Amino acid sequence: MGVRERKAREREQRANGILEAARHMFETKGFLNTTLADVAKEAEISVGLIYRYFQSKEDIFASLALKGAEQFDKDIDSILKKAQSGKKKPTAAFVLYEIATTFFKFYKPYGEYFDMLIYSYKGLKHVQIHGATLTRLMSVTLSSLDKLKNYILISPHFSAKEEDEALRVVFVLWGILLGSHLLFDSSGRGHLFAFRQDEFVQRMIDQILVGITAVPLEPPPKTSSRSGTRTTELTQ
Amino acid sequence: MGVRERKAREREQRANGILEAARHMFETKGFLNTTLADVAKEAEISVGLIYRYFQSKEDIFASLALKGAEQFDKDIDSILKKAQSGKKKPTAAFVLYEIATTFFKFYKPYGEYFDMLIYSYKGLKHVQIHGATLTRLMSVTLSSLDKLKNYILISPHFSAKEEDEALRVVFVLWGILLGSHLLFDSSGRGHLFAFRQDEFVQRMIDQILVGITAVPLEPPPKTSSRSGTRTTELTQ
DNA sequence: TTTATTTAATGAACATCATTCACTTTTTGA
DNA sequence: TCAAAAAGTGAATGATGTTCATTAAATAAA
Repeated sequence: MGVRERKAREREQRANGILEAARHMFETKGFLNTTLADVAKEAEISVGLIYRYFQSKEDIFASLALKGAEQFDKDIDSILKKAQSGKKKPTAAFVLYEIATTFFKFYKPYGEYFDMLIYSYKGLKHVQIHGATLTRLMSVTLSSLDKLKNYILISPHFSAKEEDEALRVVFVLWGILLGSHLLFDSSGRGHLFAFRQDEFVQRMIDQILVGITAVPLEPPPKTSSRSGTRTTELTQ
Repeated sequence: MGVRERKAREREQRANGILEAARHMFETKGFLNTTLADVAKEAEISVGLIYRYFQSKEDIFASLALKGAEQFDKDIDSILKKAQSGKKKPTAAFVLYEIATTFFKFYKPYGEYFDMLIYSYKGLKHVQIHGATLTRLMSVTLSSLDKLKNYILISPHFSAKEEDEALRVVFVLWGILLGSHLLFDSSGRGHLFAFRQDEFVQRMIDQILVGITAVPLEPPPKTSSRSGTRTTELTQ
């Protein structure tokens, strides 16, 4: 009776072994430079067997991306829960910084995961990627973003009052994380110009929180801010 | 006498023809799905001839990225010059929105250029990419960022007073552009949830300018903001 | 225990390109 | 007119993702 269960477990273990082997190779040599022979050797199986578990090399990458996204989603979840449950609730800056840290910390071992996440719908062939994998990948990502959105709606630290507004804030944050990762990553050794990544991101978050415009020292004059569409005028 | 010049011109034209053919194919089928046979056919030459002009398929892509980055740099330049020369100087929001628009407008015809820009230093093999191409690619990109930095330093709209601060603002903006492009692009048809990209970006810029924290209605209480490192406290 | 059936696993064969190169055609300068 | 150089060709090469005929192992049935 337990046979079916054991088989399923073994099957999953094998799939996971392939994934971890692939991750190791992708991290070491990069996706394009890694051959399936490399992966097979690392996983100590034959090349052909890989195809009983994954539809293609890209399918492996997509599965890795999914695995990464799922872990990230869990991390986000626990950060936000912690942020809302304690007595002494952390400030927005602190929470955001924790999320950013998770994002980057997470990025390292998971190598090209997020690149894949980003790329999964265009740069790659994505013929022959298991359909459910791509669907879940997107769905898990959106789930993380949704959690962030809800936190922003609830937290008194943010000015966003409605869904769209909060979602926009989430995308601002998300965009900054993506963007600064890409910037730092592509610049080679993890530091861009004079900045260290962690310090840079922290300051960036602070800056986003308070805005980048010159803050008037005295209360701003009554401007006839046009109904909702713009918060700033187009000419001075 | 004009022979050498004509030859040089013809050579450049041929190289350009290959680039444009490659762009067309990359945009249509994606980088990985495009074969050099496709490119050769589109350019109406033989496969072998491509290699007299480019070192590899990836070198072609890098050259396209460079071409794109150069055009973008010019655009940034003219936007910023215009912003500083007129009598009625546009607001920061307007300038930033123009830059964002250029970024996205630009992105469309140039297809995967920025993806390549992003990817050029890691995902791809980038063995066999002409060294000068990569160097210039990075250099042109940094040049654009530097111009933006200078504008932010000079413009009275921004609070940034020193180099590092201004550079950070630039990266915030850059990150947002990269990030929101990736978000919108990967979501398929250029609209994410209920948002249209142009409207979304415009609002996003407004938001970054004023900050995403709840703005206190009365002047904030005197907080002992610790010297410079943080603008927000970690616990409330 | 023995046999049949399903599943796991192999690795050589295949197909698809990126890349190379021996060769042909065209252009150039004398 | 002609030799040297440059431009151009496309078949051959090599690397690698993918397939498949075949073998080995595990399970269920007898």
